[in-house]
Amino acid sequence: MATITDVSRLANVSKATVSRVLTGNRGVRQESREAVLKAVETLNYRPNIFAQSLANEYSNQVAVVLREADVNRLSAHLPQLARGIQAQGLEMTLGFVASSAQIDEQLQRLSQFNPVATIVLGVDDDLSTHDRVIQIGMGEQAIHYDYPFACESAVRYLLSQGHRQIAIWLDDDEPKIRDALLDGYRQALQNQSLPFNRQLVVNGPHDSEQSLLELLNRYLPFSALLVRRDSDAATAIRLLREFNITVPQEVSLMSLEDSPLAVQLCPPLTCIHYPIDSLLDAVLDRLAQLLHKQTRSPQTLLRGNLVIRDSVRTANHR
Amino acid sequence: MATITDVSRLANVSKATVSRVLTGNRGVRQESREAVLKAVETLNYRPNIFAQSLANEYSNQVAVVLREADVNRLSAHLPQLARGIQAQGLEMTLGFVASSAQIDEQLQRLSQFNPVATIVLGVDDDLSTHDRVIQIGMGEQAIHYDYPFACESAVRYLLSQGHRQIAIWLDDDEPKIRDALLDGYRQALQNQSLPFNRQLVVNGPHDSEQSLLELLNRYLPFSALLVRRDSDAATAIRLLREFNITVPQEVSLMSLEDSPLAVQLCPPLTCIHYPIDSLLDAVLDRLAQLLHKQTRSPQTLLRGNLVIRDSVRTANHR
DNA sequence: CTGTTAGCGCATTCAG
DNA sequence: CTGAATGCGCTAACAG
Repeated sequence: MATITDVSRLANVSKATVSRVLTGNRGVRQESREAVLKAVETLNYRPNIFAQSLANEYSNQVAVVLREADVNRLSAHLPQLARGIQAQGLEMTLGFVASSAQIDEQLQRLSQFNPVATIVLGVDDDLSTHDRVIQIGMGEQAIHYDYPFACESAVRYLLSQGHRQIAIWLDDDEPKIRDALLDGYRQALQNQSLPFNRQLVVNGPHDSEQSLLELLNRYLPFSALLVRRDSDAATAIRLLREFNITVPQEVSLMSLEDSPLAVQLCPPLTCIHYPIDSLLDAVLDRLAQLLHKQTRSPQTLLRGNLVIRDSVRTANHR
Repeated sequence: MATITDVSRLANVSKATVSRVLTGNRGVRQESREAVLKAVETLNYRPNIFAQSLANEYSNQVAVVLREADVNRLSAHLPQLARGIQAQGLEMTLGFVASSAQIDEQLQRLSQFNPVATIVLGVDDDLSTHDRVIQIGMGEQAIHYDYPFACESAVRYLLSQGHRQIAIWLDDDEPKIRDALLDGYRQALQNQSLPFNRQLVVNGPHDSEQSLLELLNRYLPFSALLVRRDSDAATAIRLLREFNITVPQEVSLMSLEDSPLAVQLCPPLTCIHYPIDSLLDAVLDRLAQLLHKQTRSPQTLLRGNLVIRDSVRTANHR
């Protein structure tokens, strides 16, 4: 590989000038600049990032921490994220955490790369105290998704379709999100002066049939079921069918995700769309701001929209 | 951050000795070694990877190139791969390619990290010429999945269930795999002295209803359909249902993937399981061999096994 | 505007 | 077995 010295010799300038041309674009005569650029071209020179990072304070790396449970959902967007990061001249390094408990461990591991920024996706903990952290989640400075709004919208829609007994399946591995969803659920009912029935709320891990069995075992009739994940919806469709309950004829179903799976199921799911794209764009915006030392943007809040498909039917009013 | 100088001072040895203890374990007095190790501990010293990589020829990075189309399938296993790599004291850097055409571009980009090895997943091109490349695919030295075997097994199973008109949906974006599958298909028929009917083979992109419509438009009766991807199976179930053809009552369905989606569908899919786990384990084995400069392992070939669920019924013999 | 110089932290000679 | 010295490639003062 060609080094900066090779370039400087070929361009008849000093290494410092080459460095100036390639990094801080200021204060170089046009003539010299062109000579350098030409030499760079002909030698196909690429700066050695290790030498660069060693000489500088930090590297061209952006650390990205993912919850393993979110990897499936996010992974389809990883290329998008990587491209966005590369568009800013940076590189992406991944760290995986099984649970929030491991976040510090990963952060420390990733610190060996001296990243210019750290992006944390899907971790509930508030990381505002850390420096140069961009977070999607519930933290102080995080990019927020409006879960209450999503849940309220879903319930509101089901109510508009005549449903009165609306069950909701919440997962307990993300307590803050769980609470936010429950808030939205109660809010929607309250706005219509409808009673809140604790029996219609089940907690349980994702994709677990048990949670649903628990609901069925309560012998409480419900005409609609709201779940957070499309995969939960898939589980629900399967299990309900085994109990001879068809979706949407007997029970309407809504999810708060709208992943590719939503259209693959029978019936295709009516959803409040979780806008990963937009969230990641917001992340990239923040990253750009952070690099250019602009003022910190205020808390970002994004909302989902209603996507109507076939898993909701109007309820038979009695 | 503590540097090697700090450690050397605290341990009352020279930087060289510290370096020796931490890398090449040879030729250090037990006494000195312990002093160094203790100093490392108390200072919580971590070598600066940039300085390390600069001084050395190469880095602690392993480059991993993924086809974007495979990201969804592989992503759930990315943490597994990352852990396996980290277990060998290395780090993983990702590169995404939309098509095989971009592979060289990514390889060049990743070369800036001076990776000790490059892992290429799901790219058809033969990369044997490149140095230190570990590949899952069809290349000369690649880790192979036995596609013909998988396809033959599936057809064999369907035949055993009385099916005689077995349609197959192949995708054309991976020609080598397509051909391999077709080989297996023909082989299975040949073994039973059954005729091969070109009309039962459709080509088309993944998740495209058109391919399936094409098949239906041929008005050729078939009692079973074989697809490569679970998502294709999902598409098939949905489309067939819209034509009032139920799975598995009227058409049996098999896939060659068995991803998490396979059990989420109605009916759950009978599959030949594609063993990503094992393939990645094979990759990690190769990586270990490559690091320890052992002899190159012979070509690796892995096979899938039959997973019986509910999407295949015995055919009504006429 | 530009060249010279001095490190960044580490591994690796080469003498002891 | 060990320490001093050298250089990896680059950036950032500091003088001109």
